[in-house]
Amino acid sequence: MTKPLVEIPLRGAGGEPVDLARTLNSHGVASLPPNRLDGDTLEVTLAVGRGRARTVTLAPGRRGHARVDGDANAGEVVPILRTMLRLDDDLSPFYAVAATDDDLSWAVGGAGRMLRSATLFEDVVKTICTTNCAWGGTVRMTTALVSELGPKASGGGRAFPSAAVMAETDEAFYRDVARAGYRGPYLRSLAASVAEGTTVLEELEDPELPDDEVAARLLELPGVGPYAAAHVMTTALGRYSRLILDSWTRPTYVRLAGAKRKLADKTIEQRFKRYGPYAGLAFWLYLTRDWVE
DNA sequence: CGTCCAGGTCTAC
DNA sequence: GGTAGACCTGGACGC
Repeated sequence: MTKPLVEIPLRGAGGEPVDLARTLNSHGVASLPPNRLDGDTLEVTLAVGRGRARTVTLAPGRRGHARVDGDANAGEVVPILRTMLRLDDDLSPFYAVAATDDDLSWAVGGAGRMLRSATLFEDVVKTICTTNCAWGGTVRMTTALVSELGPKASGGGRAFPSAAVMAETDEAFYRDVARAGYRGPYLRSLAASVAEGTTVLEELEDPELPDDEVAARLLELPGVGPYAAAHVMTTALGRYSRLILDSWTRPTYVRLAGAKRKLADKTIEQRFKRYGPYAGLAFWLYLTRDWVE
């Protein structure tokens, strides 16, 4: 085996372990372009500025490390990969509670890190593309955005397009190529707002902002409602107070909990109340326990 | 062929 | 503040 470009220690900010396979397979959006997921290996093409892109792979390395391979400078891709793996997050407070819950104690080995995209813009766009459509539609829309608009890497892969490029792309592309339907204008106006600086999504990364404020600002974005706000907060912003309640999570919870009929959202929320700010993470892990192994 | 709905959101009451 | 109806798309159904 050739020498890796670099190896990244799989430890969270609190020294807690990070399960790479669990992180890469943490939620559906993680498998959308420009990510290509194969078990415990992620190939991703990343924008590295000035319209350039690099394709790298992230895979198990020497014990407790992820190895990065690819034709890139470590300095331009490692910070992005660390962000995607949320290595600066500290999940140890969550694990302290999970350890006392028979249904979730398994998670303390390093589950619960939600893979995020290189930018918050990318995660918001992808989340809008999951709304009110089957998964195939989400794949169609995001694949079109990346393969038609994304900056090219030398190997032919493409990264997620910038807000500027998405904003200057005409509506016909969203309608006829991405076939985004009524979401097209949402995506285009979001891109324009981000590109011109009217919307600064990175402000939502401010840990001083309370969850309610972050949720309120997300809800102001075109095409973002309660589901999408909770999804972005949980999978991208590391804010887990809200449960992602949708047409997949509701019946899945009912099935796993062994309930005889559907449950009210409030009933489900009650089950995870003990997790406080980590309720949404506990809920998600409860639902996705069988996703790996 | 029509209806329903999929990891919802928006607008108008 | 809560609740209908409309909304693009495409695949799964029932007739």
